[in-house]
Amino acid sequence: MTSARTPHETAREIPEATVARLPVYLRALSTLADSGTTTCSSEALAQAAGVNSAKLRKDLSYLGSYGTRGVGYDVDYLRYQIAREIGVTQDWPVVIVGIGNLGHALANFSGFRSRGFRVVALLDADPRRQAEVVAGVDVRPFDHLEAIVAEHGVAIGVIATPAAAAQDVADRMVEAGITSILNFAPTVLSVGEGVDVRKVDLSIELQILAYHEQRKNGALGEEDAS
Amino acid sequence: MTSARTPHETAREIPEATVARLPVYLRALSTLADSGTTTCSSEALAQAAGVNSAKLRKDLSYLGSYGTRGVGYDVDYLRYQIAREIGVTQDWPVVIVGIGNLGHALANFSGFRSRGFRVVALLDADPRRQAEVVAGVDVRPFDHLEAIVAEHGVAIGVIATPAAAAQDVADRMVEAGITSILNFAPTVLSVGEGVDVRKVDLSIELQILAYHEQRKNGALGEEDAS
DNA sequence: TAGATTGTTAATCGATTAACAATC
DNA sequence: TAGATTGTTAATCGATTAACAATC
Repeated sequence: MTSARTPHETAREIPEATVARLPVYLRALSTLADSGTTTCSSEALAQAAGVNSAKLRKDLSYLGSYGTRGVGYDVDYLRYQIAREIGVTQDWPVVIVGIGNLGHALANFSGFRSRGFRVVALLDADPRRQAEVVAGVDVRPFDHLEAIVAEHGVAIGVIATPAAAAQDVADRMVEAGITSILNFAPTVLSVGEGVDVRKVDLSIELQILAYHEQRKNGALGEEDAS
Repeated sequence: MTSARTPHETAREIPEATVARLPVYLRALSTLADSGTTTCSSEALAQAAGVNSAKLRKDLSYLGSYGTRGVGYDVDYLRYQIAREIGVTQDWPVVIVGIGNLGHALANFSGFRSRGFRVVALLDADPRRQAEVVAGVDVRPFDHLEAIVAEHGVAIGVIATPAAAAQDVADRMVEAGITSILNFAPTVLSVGEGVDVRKVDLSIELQILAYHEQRKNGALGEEDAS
């Protein structure tokens, strides 16, 4: 290291592209651990994660020096270090709003609990849905949002409503104190400073694939046919 | 333009970051059109899309010159040009494999059809699911994959199976002739050259939010407490 | 010591942004 | 013509990658 960290400095900034890959490494390490592997090289881990080893080593270098030259990485140790860096060693209460088909799928998603995320409430504005119990949690009125956020200290909200309702839901979430939103509704959300929004958009992903697919088919769609 | 395109050149390369934003612009234009707007400036469109106007103009410049200086863009005209560039003016038959909670949600997703994507088959390996009809399409055995791909000329496949099955499904898809895969299973897929894979991963998105959330909470998680 | 593999450097590449000339 | 807004330039920033010295 070229410069020692001073006590008052916050931990080194990790580039956004690296942050987005850390969960991938974490999953690859878990898979390796499950298969009984205790040590791995950057080459082996990179392959499991689907990246090249130079990128992996560069990414890990932002966290610290957790490997051993000539040997590799201890799977469990590295796994813990990455988990701690991401923050998934702690418990994250989550609220899901909009319990339609997608909300059901999300509520039942097992990867939630296994990574420190705990669904504390399922909310829906439709009274007909409020009778249901999904994945062992009962669906409650959307109006309970503020009380639930306050009670459980919820910081992360998931929006699985139709597009038309999403902005209102986001506004209410932010007002209630939520500062991170995962949005599945196909609409751009506007939120204030300090609130993070990530978007998952099926339609956009398909369109990106379609674009590349169209290119693959050579001159088929070309307008300059001679 | 500095250099004229020669007849044999394929159309200008569009940067990947731009390709990923074109569907966002397309949606924003559709929203504007629905609200009766016929002309808009780069500033207005950029705001609707959630980007800054310099980036928008730069992105559009890769497609051509579709605006009018001093005036702005014709909403319908620009919408058509972007749709054509992405490839959503044509019809894209799609197969979904894995009809659990998520598969149900995907099959019912309305944004599919509205953008030129047509679900031609729902496949599942579990015979108990093969009795079902979802969104007007009946669930068929996974073994029918090859026949369906051949019959409809399917180029795009969606994987909504558990992680353990995903690689096998991908292999079968590629062998059947599918060259674009949208993967919802939380696993890294390995596919040959020429096959595009995009990944949608709820758990990773949540972990990225958790990382930033942890930072917001100031020194709470710091190890260097004095 | 010899072989292996990390952590880091430096070069390259791609994306973003502000500014403004071109032009409606 | 005067005002508005595009399309493009060029500077800056961030991400990727190969190469290799450090070191187990």
